[in-house]
Amino acid sequence: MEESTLDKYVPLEIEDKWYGFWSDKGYFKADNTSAKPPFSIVIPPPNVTGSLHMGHALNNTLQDTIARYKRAKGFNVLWLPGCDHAGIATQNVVERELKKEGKKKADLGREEFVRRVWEWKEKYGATIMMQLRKLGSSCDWSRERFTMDEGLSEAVKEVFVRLYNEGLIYRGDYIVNWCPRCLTAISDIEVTHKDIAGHFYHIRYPYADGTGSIEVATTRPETMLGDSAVAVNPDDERYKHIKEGTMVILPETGRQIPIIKDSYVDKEFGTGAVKITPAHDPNDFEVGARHKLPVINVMHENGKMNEKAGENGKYSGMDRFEARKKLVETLKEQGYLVKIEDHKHAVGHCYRCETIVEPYVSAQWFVRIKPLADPAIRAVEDGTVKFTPDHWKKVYFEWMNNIKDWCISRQLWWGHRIPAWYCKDCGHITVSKTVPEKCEKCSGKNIRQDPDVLDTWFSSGLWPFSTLGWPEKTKDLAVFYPTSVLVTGWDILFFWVARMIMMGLKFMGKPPFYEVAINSLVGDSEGKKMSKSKGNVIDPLDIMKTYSADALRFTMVSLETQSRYIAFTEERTKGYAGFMNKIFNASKYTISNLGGMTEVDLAADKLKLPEKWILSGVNALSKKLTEYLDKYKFSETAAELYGFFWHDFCDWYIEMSKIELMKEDSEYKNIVKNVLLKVLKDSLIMLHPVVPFVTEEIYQNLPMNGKKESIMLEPWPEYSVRFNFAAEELSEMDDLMSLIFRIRQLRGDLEISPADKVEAYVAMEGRRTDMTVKFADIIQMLAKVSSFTGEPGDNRIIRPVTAAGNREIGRAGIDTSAVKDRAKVIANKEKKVSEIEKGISAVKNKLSNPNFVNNAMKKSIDEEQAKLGNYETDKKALLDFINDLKK
RNA sequence: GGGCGCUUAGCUCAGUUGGUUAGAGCAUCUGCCUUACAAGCAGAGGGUCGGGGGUUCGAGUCCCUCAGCGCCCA
Repeated sequence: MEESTLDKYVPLEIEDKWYGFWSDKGYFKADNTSAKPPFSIVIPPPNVTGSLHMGHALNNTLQDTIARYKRAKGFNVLWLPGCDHAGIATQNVVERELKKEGKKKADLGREEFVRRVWEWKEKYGATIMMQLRKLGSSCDWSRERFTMDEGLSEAVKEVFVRLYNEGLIYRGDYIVNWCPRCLTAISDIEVTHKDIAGHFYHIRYPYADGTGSIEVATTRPETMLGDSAVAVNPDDERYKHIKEGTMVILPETGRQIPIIKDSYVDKEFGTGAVKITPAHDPNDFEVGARHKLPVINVMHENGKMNEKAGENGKYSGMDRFEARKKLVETLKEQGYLVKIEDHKHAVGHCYRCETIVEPYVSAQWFVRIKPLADPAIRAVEDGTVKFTPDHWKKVYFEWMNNIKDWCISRQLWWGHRIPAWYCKDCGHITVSKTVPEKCEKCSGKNIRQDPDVLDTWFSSGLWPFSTLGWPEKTKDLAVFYPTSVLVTGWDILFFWVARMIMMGLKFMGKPPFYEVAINSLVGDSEGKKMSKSKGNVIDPLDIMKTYSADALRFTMVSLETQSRYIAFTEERTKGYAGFMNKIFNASKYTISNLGGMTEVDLAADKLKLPEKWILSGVNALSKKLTEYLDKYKFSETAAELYGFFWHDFCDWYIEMSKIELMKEDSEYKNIVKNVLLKVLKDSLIMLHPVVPFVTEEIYQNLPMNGKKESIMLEPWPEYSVRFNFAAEELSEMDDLMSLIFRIRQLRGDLEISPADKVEAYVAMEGRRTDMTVKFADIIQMLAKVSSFTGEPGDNRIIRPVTAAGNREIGRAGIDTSAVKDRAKVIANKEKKVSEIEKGISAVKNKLSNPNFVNNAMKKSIDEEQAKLGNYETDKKALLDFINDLKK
C-alpha cells in the first residue's frame, strides 16, 4: 500500500497542481481518429475584453460537468474554447486607452488603430481563458479559436458572398437604430426599451392659407424640423373636411408641408393628427415611402442637429436634447405650443452604452431573414432541436415568427470588413471573397472597399462550424458536427442561439446542435442582476480564492434549477466548502483504515446487511445521476451527491463500519475495507465532474490495484444488478435505522446527553423480533445504548418504531428517570396531540362521505382506514407518553 | 398593447404522468469537543403550497379567475 499524503484540506495547494497535470497529460484533447462515439460542445465565446464573472462561472461549470461526465461515460469529448472579438465593446476599450494618451482613433488612422486593437487583444485577450482554467475547465486548448482568426474570417466571407449571390443580403438606405455615442448602426435586438417619464408636446401647425391650424402631438419635438407631412386617418370625421394635400406651415423652418391621409394613424391617440418625419422615425419612414415624401435628415451622426435644422440652420450644432428645449421655448413664445402633457413612453437605449438611440436613415447592409428563419422554426417545431427547459421554445417561436431583416453593417473599424467594393465609375458593387483588382461589371480600377464591418453576431452565428474548420472539409467537422449540446444563458437566445440555428441549417444542412440546455443567469442574493453600477458584483475569482474552485463549482451546480435567475450568496459556497472538507476528511479517515487490505470479490453471500445497503446505495446513485445529468437536472445532481456522500456514507455507513474496524483482523473486516474502498472510489468518480480537484487529490491517494493515472481515466460506475439486493434486505436496514432513529429521538426529546448510555426497552414485531440480537452492536454504538430489555417496566417513555408509510414495526423506550425538564417536554407533546386530532377529524370526514366510500378505489379507502388507525395509535402513544412523564 | 415566467418553511429553492402525514440547504432552538471532520455529531421547531372558484373519490400538481412581482417584444 502507498503512503497516504492526505493531511489537512488546503484547496489552493492542490488545484493548480492537478490542472497542470491533466493538461500536460493531454486528457482534455479530443481525438478525431477515435473509435469512441463523439460528444462535442462549443463554448459560448466570452468577449475578448472580458474577465470571468459569475455567469461565466455557472455556464462553464455546467459545461465542464457535462464534459467530464461524458468522458467517464466513454465518449470522445471535444469541448472547444475560444473568444469573440466583440466589435463595439473592444473598440470602446481601446479608444479609452487612446484617450489616456490624448489621442483619438482618427489620429492613428484605420490601419494603425486596428493594429493597436490586435496588440491589446494579444496582451489582455487571454485573461478570461486563464481564468477558465482556474475554474477547472477541461477545454481542448489545442483547438482554441477566435472569431477573427484567419479561418473563421474565411468562413465569414464565404457566408457573406453566398448569401449576397442568393439575394439574401442587400444594401440600401433605410432607417436603422443609430447609437450617437458608438457612432454605428445597431440591430433591433441591440436596443433595449426602457420606460421614461417624458412629455407629450401638442403643437399647432398653421394652414398655409391662413384659415386656422392643425394640432399635432409628439414626444420628440426637435424632429419636427425634419417633418415632411402631417398625417390623419382617412376615416377620421374630425378631418374629413380637410383635403389631402392641404399645405401647412412648419414653424421655425418656413417650409410648407402637405397633410396626407393614411390608415396607419391611430384616431384614438393624441389629436389624431401626427407629424411625419421619415428620417427620424421608423413608422414615419414607411409612411413616407408610401407617400413618396422627402427624407429630411436634421441631425449629424453624433446626435447634434445639422445645418438643415431650422431656418438658416438655426439649431445647427446643438445637441438633440438641447435643441428640444430651445425649440419648445421658441414655439411657446410664438404661440405654436398648445400644451405639454406628462407622458410615460418606451425609449430605445443602446445595450452597450445606454445612450438613447436615434432612428436614423443611412446606407446599411441587411440580411433578408425570412428564408433563413423558416427552416429554423421548423427544426424546433419538429423536435430536431430541443430546448431544456422546454418552454423556451415558445419565446424562440415568438421572436422567430415576427423576425425582421437583420442590419449587419457596423460603422466600426474592429471586426470583419464587409467584402464589397464600390465602383466609382459605374456604381456597381463587386462582392468577392478575394480582393478584386477591378470592377466586375465595367472592369474599371477605380474601386474602393466598403469601410464598414459586420455585426459581431454575424461571425458568432457560424461558431459551431467555423471553429471546426469550415469552409474547408475537415476531419473535425466530419466527426464533431453537429455538436451534441449547447449550454448557454437565455439572454442570448435571439442574439446567438437563433442565428446559429439559421446559419447552421443554411450552410451545413444540419442544425448546429440537437439540444440547447438553457442555464440561469446569476443574480445577487436578491436575485437581481449583477452590475457594476449597482455595486453588487461578486467576483468568482475572489470566491475561488476564499473557498476553492470546487466549492464554487458545487454551488453553481446546486443552484442551477433551470429558473431564470438564481440568487448567489457567499453563505451557500461557504456551506459547500464545508462539504469539500467533509469529502476530504471522510476519505482521509477511510484510507487510513485500509491498511493490510486484500482485494476480494464482493459476492453477495459474503456480505452483511450494512455492506449490502451501502453498496446498493452507491449503485442506485449512479442510476439517478445518469438520469439527472442526461436531462441537465443539475441541482438534483448536486443534492443527490451531497445526500448520499454525507448522510448515507458518512453518517451511517462509516459510523457502522467502525464496529468491524475496531475488531481484530478477520475475513469480514477485510470485506468491510473492500466495501469502504469501493464506495469511496465510486463516489469520487461520480463527484468528479462537479468537483474535479478534491476528488483527484483523494483518488491519487487511494490504496488499490489497477489504479489509473488519473481519476479522469476512470469509467463511470455503471448501474449493476449485482448490487441490486433484495428489497426485503434493504427494508430490514431501513427498519434498523428507524429503530436507531427512534431511540435517538427519545434521547433528544428527553435531553439526555449523548455521553450517557442508557438501557433501552426494545420490542420489535414480526420479522424484526430478533433485531436487538442480530444488530446489537450497531444499535448500541449508534444510539448510545448500554443494554436492552424486553420488559416495559415502570416509568418508561415508550414510542412506536415506525417504518415508511407510518407502519409500526415495534416499540422502543427509555426510562423516564433520565428526564430533566419534564414540563417542557409535556408541553411539546400536548401540542402534537392536538395536531393529530385535526388529522383524525379530516380522515373521518372523508370516510363518512358517501361519495368517497362509493366511488373511490378500494386501495384508497384502505389507505384512509390505515391512516386513521395510525393516527389513533400515535395519539394513544403520545397520551401514554404524557401520562408517563406526569408520573 | 402582445408574449413568457414566477408566487411552497424566516431565507434561497426542489417537488416527474394528480395518489403515503409537502421535501432540501441555510438560518433558528436544544444537547454534545463521541478518536476523520466543531468547516463537526445527535435531535427539535417552523408551511391551511398568493386569493377565490371549478374538475376529481383525491389538487402544491389540471382548468377558470383575481392580485402581486419579474422579464422579453412592440
